[in-house]
Amino acid sequence: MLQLNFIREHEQEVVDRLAVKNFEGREIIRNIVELDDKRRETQKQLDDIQAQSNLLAREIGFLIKSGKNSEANLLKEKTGKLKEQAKGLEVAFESVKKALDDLLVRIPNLPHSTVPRGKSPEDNVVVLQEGSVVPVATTAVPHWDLTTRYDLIDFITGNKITGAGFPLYKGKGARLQRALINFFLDEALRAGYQEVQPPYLVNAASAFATGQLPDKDAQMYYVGLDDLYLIPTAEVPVTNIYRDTILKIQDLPVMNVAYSACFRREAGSYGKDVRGLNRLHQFDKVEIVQIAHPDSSYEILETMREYVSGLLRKLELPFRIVKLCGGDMGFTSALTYDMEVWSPAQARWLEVSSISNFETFQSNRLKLRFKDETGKIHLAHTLNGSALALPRIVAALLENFQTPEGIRIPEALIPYTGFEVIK
RNA sequence: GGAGAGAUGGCAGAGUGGUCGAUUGCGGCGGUCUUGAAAACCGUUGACCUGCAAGGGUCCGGGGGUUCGAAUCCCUCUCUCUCCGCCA
Repeated sequence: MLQLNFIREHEQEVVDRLAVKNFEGREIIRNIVELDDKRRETQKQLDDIQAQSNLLAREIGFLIKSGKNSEANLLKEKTGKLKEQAKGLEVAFESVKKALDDLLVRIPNLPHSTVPRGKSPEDNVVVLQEGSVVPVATTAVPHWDLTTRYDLIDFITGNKITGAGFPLYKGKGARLQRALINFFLDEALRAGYQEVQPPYLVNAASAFATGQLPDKDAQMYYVGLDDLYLIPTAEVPVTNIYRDTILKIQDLPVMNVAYSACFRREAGSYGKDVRGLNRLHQFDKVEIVQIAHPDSSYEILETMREYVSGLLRKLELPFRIVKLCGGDMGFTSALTYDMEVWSPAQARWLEVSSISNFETFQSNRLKLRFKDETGKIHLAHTLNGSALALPRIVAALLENFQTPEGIRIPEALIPYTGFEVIK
């Protein structure tokens, strides 16, 4: 959520920057400023009445104590009138505030000044590409055939147990999953992240604070009986650890890493997008989250990008880094890099990580702040990234390292799998 | 799931209708003393809205009510603890 004061003071700039995200905001921003004017005015009136009432109540107290009951009763009549006025103003205040909030939550985050303009993924900017990308016409077997050939993943049985998008990992397939999770967690630990294990269900307040509500509620599984949501990413519970907190400046940056299963409804997805491991309803992911000082958050974003690049290098996968254009960016993000690995059998890039700086957009909802050296309180910046999402990594490993003798396991992973090849 | 108790500032813990945003202790911060530290002593120490400021307003788990006035009384929800039941 954008900060009201910033909107008030930079109305034109806000409108212009929203345009980069293809969000036409002139009218709604004007509306917000006007509603806020109204809100302030109403609150001033309400405060004045409250101040008068407080004063009178105090006087009445003194009068009653000194036995001057008739004088006290006279003042009581006055307060009665004030009360009526206050009631009317309160109703007005609440309705203005609600209207204001309803508009405010619909405004996406402002893109960073370096975010390229654009409407669709074609307008994204490739900032780096590494590794050998085998051209389209090869004999590469798609991962969904390899998983069957080597009995790694049973999509059919997963379908029987739950439904499409809930695969059953078996044998070396299951062990490869576990190896990757441990590898990613260990690497993050080495990089200075603190490991946490969050709940997989969150309440509405948490989902709202990180921006999943009210914008993307159709994406989350909802447990109505208990009014809880299954997490679409560990970002939600991990970031919410710090909801309603004021950190000490010396605690920054906070670095957390968490493994979790992730649950996404993915309503409306179809075709090649959901084939095999491309898009699942349940998948595993290791997520890194940082809470940073505003002055260093973009530096930290680069270190996170470099960190994830390092993981992909250790896995020996061809990958590229894409800077998202305004139109392809998420609602809450100010700047996002997507990390994509090459799928030789599908001849396309698969997104395995999305690394974003949310600046104060989440922390404003989270009320996540820090106290500077002078004791002043500011909103912190939040950042996160996948490090990494498993299914497409598995797909890329299988497709890139397939040989006539089986699937080769990259060097760095062998200590974790305990096997060097899948035959 | 049943019975009882409770929810107050970073923590502990007072406060049961009137100047209480809240006694006190610990912790934190600043200072005196010290070569330095500890101890001791002195001072200071919540957040939010509004205002140039002075100031004003709100907040004692959430919501509602009684009252001129609520941390304090009433209703309700949530959560925590203890005991019982069930259980990985």
